[in-house]
Amino acid sequence: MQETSTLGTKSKPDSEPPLLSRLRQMIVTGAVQPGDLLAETALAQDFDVSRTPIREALKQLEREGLVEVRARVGTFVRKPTQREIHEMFELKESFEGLAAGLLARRGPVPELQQLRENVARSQEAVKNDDSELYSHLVHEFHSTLVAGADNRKLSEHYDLLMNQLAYHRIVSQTLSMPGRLQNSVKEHQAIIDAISSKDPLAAELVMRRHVASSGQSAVLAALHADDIDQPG
Amino acid sequence: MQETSTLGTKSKPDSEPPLLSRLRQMIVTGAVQPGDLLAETALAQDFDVSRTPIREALKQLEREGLVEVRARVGTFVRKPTQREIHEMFELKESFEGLAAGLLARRGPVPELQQLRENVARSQEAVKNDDSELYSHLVHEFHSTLVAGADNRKLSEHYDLLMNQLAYHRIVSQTLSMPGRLQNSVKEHQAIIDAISSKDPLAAELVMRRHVASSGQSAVLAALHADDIDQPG
DNA sequence: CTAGCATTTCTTGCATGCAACAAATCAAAG
DNA sequence: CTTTGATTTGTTGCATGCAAGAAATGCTAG
Repeated sequence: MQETSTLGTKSKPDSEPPLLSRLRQMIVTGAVQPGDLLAETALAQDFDVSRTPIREALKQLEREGLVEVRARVGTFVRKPTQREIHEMFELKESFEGLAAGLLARRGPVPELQQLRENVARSQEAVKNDDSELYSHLVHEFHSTLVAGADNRKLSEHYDLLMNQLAYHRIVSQTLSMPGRLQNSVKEHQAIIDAISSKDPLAAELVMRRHVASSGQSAVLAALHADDIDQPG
Repeated sequence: MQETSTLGTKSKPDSEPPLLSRLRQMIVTGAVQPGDLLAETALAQDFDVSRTPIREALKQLEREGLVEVRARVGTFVRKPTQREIHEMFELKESFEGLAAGLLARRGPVPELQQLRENVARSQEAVKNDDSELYSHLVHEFHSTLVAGADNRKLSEHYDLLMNQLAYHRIVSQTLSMPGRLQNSVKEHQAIIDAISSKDPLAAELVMRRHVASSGQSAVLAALHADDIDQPG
């Protein structure tokens, strides 16, 4: 898998250090697993720089909640606790609800057409039982919606949250739950309808219900995944 | 002014580097003003350490949006744009609305008594026309409410936001608007009532309306302050 | 075989030196 | 006086060396 960039939530085009981006990608894509050691010296050799810039990037990632730096022991990829996942889905619901409401309040919404096309392609993906494509489209739908809210601070907080939710293993597995795919597409359509109707309250409400239900599935999926990963 | 800690939003007792906290305090309390240069060498001498830990702290503050590091030029205290202030108040409304709803959902809420006492003291402050005390109590009310939501991730995002909103000059000035003090106390009481009634929807709604109205005042106040600061 | 202890190894924390570059300063020409 | 240019000053970016400490390892005694 060479190009993992298609899934990355960027929205930060203003000169972020390349090292930071690459390290973050390694974590959110699962190229390095929770518990793995990210030693400064080793990374410095891999990226052909000194320890200093590596160290700065790792400290940033610590602040983003993606790694844990234990003094004089090592820097490790972090795995969110069950409680944190629950908390983050509460936040996700709030963020995306806010975004939907803001979208419904905006005058012209160029992103609406993009969302409509997304739903159309999602229906195709469901019909073809292509869960991988569908997973990608779901991410794109939510990402487009938040970006369309036209609130950069919201986008920053949202990106922070989603990176920590480790998109892949937690969100992806959610969708394979039987029956949720069809419902999910219908809900996406309902969200678009509410936004088109310029009804902020309805848009927010529908969006939040949608996130809440998918969140429950996701938390359950994460719980189940834990049973497999760590029987303790 | 020795102890500025009474106003600091902590909620991060887990060993944050002291340097980072002190530098952050200097910014949010206004000890250093927007536009001021924070040179690594000078700070290193002030705090009697080398440039390295200073540098790490400044990079963190850059990520928190409090400073801007311009390569090979200098690190400067940042001032949020008008647009960012508007965006952040939209987020604040969402955060505190979420918190109020979560509080109303909780079983026992130990913080309720604390909030009631806060309102009582706020009434006293209004009666005595002590706007400084009142300003402090308002901050405490909102801070206590968010903390009571029992969602650490929410608290983290909230702290990030509030630090960037530069509590003092933006929020403080808001309250001196004539007539808002009495209204504000009534609204705080209404929020407590909704939470006590275990009515999450009402709690969130009242909270959001409260934040929204205070936000409008705050944005106007910031705009006015800009007229004074920079006529350009 | 086990338990305890010394040692070795590996990691981050911090200090410091130098390079790269931007911006301010100052001098000289018109 | 203004403008243009060279020079000086100041700043961050990065590499590297050493210290402090934690944890793994191996050795020794029982």
